[in-house]
Amino acid sequence: MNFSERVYHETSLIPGGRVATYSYIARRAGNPGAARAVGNILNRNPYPGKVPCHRVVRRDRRPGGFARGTREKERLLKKEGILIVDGRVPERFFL
DNA sequence: GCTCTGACGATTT
DNA sequence: GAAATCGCCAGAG
Repeated sequence: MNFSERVYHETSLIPGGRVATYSYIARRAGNPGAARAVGNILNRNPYPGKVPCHRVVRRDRRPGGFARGTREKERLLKKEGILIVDGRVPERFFL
């Protein structure tokens, strides 16, 4: 299993209504410090529908980017009950 | 193997 | 506190 496959796997484990950070996924995938690479990998998400890549946010709790726009990402999160206060995801929603 | 890119992160202006 | 700067890492070409 290469790094990117582990990233998709770990991301798929995030429960609904919860979020994780890029660095957290990088660490779980066995490569702490590869947060930036994780973002690039999720961007090309080959498993639409299977991998909830919108549940991965930045360490500073800001939403971060999204292939189809930050607005859409926020919409998806809100639909799961994850509110965004002042452009940030509250601490209680983190894994 | 080198260079460039970018859904990141921490530090410094 | 926003913007610039630097270090980081996997993919693509």
